Amino acid sequence: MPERVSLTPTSYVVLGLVAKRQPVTSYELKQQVADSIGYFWPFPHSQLYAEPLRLEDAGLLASDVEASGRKRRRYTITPAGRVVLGRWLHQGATEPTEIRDLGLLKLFFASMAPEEDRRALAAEQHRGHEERHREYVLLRERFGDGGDVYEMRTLQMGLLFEETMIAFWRELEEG
Amino acid sequence: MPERVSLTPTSYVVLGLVAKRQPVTSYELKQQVADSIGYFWPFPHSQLYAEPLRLEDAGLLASDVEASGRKRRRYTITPAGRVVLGRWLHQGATEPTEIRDLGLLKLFFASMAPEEDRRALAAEQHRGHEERHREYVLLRERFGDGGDVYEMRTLQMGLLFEETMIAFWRELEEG
DNA sequence: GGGTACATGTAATCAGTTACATGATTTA
DNA sequence: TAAATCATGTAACTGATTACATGTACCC
Repeated sequence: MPERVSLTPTSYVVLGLVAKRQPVTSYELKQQVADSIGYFWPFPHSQLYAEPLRLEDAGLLASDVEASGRKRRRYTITPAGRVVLGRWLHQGATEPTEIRDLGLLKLFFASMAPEEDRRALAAEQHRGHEERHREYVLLRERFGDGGDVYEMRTLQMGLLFEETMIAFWRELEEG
Repeated sequence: MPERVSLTPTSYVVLGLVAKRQPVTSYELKQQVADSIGYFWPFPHSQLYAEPLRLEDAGLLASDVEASGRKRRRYTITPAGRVVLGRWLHQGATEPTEIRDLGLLKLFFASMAPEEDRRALAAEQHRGHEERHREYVLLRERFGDGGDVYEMRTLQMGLLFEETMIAFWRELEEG
């Protein structure tokens, strides 16, 4: 009998990834996350061991342990899990975006810092976002064709975001 | 003697806001947050009661209790607090941006949803970001002149971000 | 004078983080 | 064969969230 638990966004990340790549181990999930949603929604790999257990408790995932050498646990989604995932995808997402960015936070308080700190901040952020942009370009090349269309869309959003940030910080750096 | 504690971004938000608006109460902090960094970096108001206490323990804030009616606690920053804040502003911020957005997360998994859910998602996100954009425009009008230049810069970043998102979701909606 | 919204806080819980630990493979 | 590095987890802690609770001011 599925327990009633409240699922966090992380829960849905796990649920969704299992649905797409099942059967998977926690370690494989970690890799999947590392070059996809981990860029937007990072969390430590320990979550990828704890969270599937919770989901299994809730009856949304099932697992079996490998017989051979390493007894890794491979997860699959249950029918109940599919229902919950489908319902989540169907529901609206009204919570506004959170942009957690230490650079922006420091900019917010930048009037309390000396001019040189501001310059350094802008320069560093500018560089950092160019670097991230480059990573996204590489991902696009790696997964560009054959990859899931909607995953690629989120990657495109990443690229657009980085371009916006690059322009923003460059202006601050020069202005 | 200041204890050595590890400070979270939330700690610095509090430290910085106290530095700028001191002496302040937790409730006033809540209001400040509500129409500034709270848009990027939200957290529940209970943090604005807990965190200043921690910072005071660490010797970075000081407080005195009002004598009159409500005995509210008003916080000020200590010299040690200024040092820590200044050091933080001086240091680099290399951690990449986190974009926590449920809409994007659902888009990532959208290939598992029916077409109509995708349409609905795009339409809703489009609307949501336009709404948020409008809020930012109002903020700019309200605080535009006389406001802190760098706070306004972060607001400008918010506007740019929303414009990017609006274009992105509109394309998905139509395409 | 009773309702409603604003103001102010505390307590319990838990997700998420940090740190540790160790087995298996590859490489030099 | 030693040393890295990859793979795979667990345990402890705590910041953050959720929920509760009460006081004060205003207004109809």
